[in-house]
Amino acid sequence: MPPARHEFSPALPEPQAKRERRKEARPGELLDAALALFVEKGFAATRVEEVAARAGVSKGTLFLYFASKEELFKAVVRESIAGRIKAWNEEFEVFEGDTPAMLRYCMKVWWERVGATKASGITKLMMSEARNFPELAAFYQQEVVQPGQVLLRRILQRGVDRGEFAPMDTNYAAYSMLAPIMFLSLWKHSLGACVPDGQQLDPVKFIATQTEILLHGMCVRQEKK
Amino acid sequence: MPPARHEFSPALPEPQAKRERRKEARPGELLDAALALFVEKGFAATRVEEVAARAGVSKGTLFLYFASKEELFKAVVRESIAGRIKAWNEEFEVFEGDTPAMLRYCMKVWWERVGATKASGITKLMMSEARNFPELAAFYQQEVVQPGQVLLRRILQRGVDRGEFAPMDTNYAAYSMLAPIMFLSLWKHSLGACVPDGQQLDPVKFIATQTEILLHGMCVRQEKK
Amino acid sequence: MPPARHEFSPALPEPQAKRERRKEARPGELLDAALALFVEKGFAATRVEEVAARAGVSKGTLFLYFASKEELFKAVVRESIAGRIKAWNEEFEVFEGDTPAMLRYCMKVWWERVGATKASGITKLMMSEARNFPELAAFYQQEVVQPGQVLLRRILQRGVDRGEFAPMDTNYAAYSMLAPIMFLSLWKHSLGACVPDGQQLDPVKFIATQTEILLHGMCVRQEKK
Amino acid sequence: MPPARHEFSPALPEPQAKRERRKEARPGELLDAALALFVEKGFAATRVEEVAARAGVSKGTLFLYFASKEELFKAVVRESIAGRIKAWNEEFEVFEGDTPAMLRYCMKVWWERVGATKASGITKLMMSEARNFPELAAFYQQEVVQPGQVLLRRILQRGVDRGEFAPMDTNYAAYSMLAPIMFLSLWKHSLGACVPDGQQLDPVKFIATQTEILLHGMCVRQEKK
DNA sequence: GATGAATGAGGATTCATTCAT
DNA sequence: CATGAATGAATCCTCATTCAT
Repeated sequence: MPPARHEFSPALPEPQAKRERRKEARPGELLDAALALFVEKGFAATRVEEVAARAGVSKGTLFLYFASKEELFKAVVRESIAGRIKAWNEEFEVFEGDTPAMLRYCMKVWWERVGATKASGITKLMMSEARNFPELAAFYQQEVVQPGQVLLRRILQRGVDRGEFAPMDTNYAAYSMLAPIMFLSLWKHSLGACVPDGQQLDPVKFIATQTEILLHGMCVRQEKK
Repeated sequence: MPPARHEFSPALPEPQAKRERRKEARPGELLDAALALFVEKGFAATRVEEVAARAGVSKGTLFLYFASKEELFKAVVRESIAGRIKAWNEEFEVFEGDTPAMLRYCMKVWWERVGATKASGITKLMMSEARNFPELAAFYQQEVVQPGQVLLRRILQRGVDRGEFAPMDTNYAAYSMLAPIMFLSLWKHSLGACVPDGQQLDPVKFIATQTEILLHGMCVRQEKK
Repeated sequence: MPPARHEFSPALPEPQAKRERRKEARPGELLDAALALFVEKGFAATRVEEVAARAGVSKGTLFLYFASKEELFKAVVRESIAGRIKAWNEEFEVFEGDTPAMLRYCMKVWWERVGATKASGITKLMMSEARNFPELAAFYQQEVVQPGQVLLRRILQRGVDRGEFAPMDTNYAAYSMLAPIMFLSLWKHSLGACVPDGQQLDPVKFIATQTEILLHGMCVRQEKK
Repeated sequence: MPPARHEFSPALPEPQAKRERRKEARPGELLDAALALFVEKGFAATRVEEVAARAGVSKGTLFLYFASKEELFKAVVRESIAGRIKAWNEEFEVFEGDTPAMLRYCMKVWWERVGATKASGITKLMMSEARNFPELAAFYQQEVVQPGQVLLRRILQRGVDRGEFAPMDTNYAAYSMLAPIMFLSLWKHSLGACVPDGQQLDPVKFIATQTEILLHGMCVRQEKK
């Protein structure tokens, strides 16, 4: 009979002293370790012992908090997602300024809050493991992709409504915003990690360039006449 | 010591008689089966026996052609790549017409020849397994990504040279072409395979939309006269 | 994915409860079991599972202590040898009495401490597997055969020096002492184990007879004039 | 249903031309190859494919002549033994000269006809595999060891009867003759094959030395008049 | 007869999971 | 709670044996 599972806020700043072994932080450390390793090696190729070792506990302890490797995996995905989207949505609810600025801000913020953090690994993880965990894939689709799409569509629609963007199929245009985001997440955790430093892609510049091209393509060009 | 088959019905005539002999065809069938399964489940989660079964042979036969599961994996990647890029390059060497048409053609052809075929799985495979097979990742980077980049940059540069496109950093712009391509490959083999049919993304339309947006963003505007 | 034990009686309390924990004792028990089986059946024909079963543990446990079957084999040989020779050498350093008595004692003691114990199996093992494990053979040659030879030569030389033995090539004479020892070790673990009890060779008597014949052959016979 | 097995004289000098594939020589070549490999690596560690390859035929062909690996093994042992002992016995039936000379001749001839040839490998093979093949061990015991013992005992008894040797337990004395012979066979195919050339034991000299020591030990001393 | 492709039982090894301490 | 020794199902791989050609 597995003990009750943790449930805690994802952005917890860990205020405690670092010296003593703090029990309540365990699940978080395990999730961090698991995320890193699952992203790096995939679910099947990651050994629970490695996860435990990286979290500084023994194998047995891991099973105290997670009933199985699979449950650990699900927790990793759920945990990294919970609540993020909602907070984000609210932020854009009250955005002031023109829509191109809004889109630029949206892309920039995505990079800063997701792309540049370990949360981006979840994207790679889902791409790699979706077929092996269809329920998780559905969950991810519902909790992350759909809301993200809705948010993007809303922004795009706002631009159209305000006469800033030409009319468009916002559904497909939203995918156009999503594509570079996902590409960057994937790249960073796959080939990007295997390429010599000199040839690296600068993500901030890539995001910026990509955003400008897209904006340039979508804007009505009143100013041009 | 000798394996006692059908212990209880020793004179059974074994109706299947599957022992066909097709040495030349085998490696190809195995590679196909392996590609499909590696793409679907990942390297570690795929059992060699499944690969063999899907290719219609026994476990032992697989090892007749590939020294190990890892060698099979490498062969899958190498085999799906060899020569493709070169032929493609040559095709564009002699392209006639304006550069936007060239880019549209390039994207369309990529979808038809790679994206829509099982070859697209290699992309997902590399994204998922690059960290576990760094040598393969380097090989893929060198043999596929680099040449693809070079080709795209050449096309973009042609547009700039001919006054069709505004000046740009062709390196980053090439990534902008790459992103939707990779996104589509990934999507198709991951979340896309887990989503109910109604919500599917139409790849041809996505490619077309994306291409137009990009072109719109890059073109110098003749109407701006 | 998790192994579903007792599918039909899930609440079975499993009365055996063998999960004892004796980390220190395990390697020794495994080495004993491995020695016995390797001697009896040879390295290749012995299954690790048999070794584990004879040591009263499961297959997995064996690999907790020995990285591979081969490492187990090496450990068996090394462990059975370490230190034996040195202690023996020292014993003869301080021997008092005439050399024929010394030789008789040497042979008798070899039988008691090696020949009659499971350590004699190592000799058979090395004879059988030397070609498959050249490094181990070299180790055995250096750590056992050479020192044994040196000890025997020293004893023989003492006899010659004290006028008890006729001058001789001590190197070859040492092999004459070695031959019956090895013969006995081999015999005991091979044909001797397959022969009906009535025809058994009495090892003590054989050693004694052989020693007397050798001594008789080597002694100068002052008393005979 | 296995085809009838071969049966041919062991010392066949192979008179045919070497060029054409001579069918009737096949079993012999396979037995030679099998003997060499079984002696070197042991039964379990030798692969039938290696045996076939060394004999210059395919794996399938081997099974045309021998129903199984085990049958091949038995044939190797039987074949190398058949008839040898009888011919030898007859030779000593008519020996003229004193018994010490007879023993010296016996040992020398053993080395030349067995010890120095590949037949000596059988001894090592039996020592290594006796426990795994008890029927073969019994066969070997009956066909080789017993007759050898009888022959040696007869020679020793002749010496005692003629007043050349002191009275003795001929049974144990016969083992004293056997021990160096078996030692040499074993040594040659095991540790002896793993030792640098400089440290080699000269078999002829070893046999001679050993014989003289034994004779010296057994002879009644005429000088004791 | 000879071949060698195909087979699949068997064995080494790994690793998620359990549980006594 | 935490540990890590123990377990054994699962998996890769080998190789004796079969059999269509």
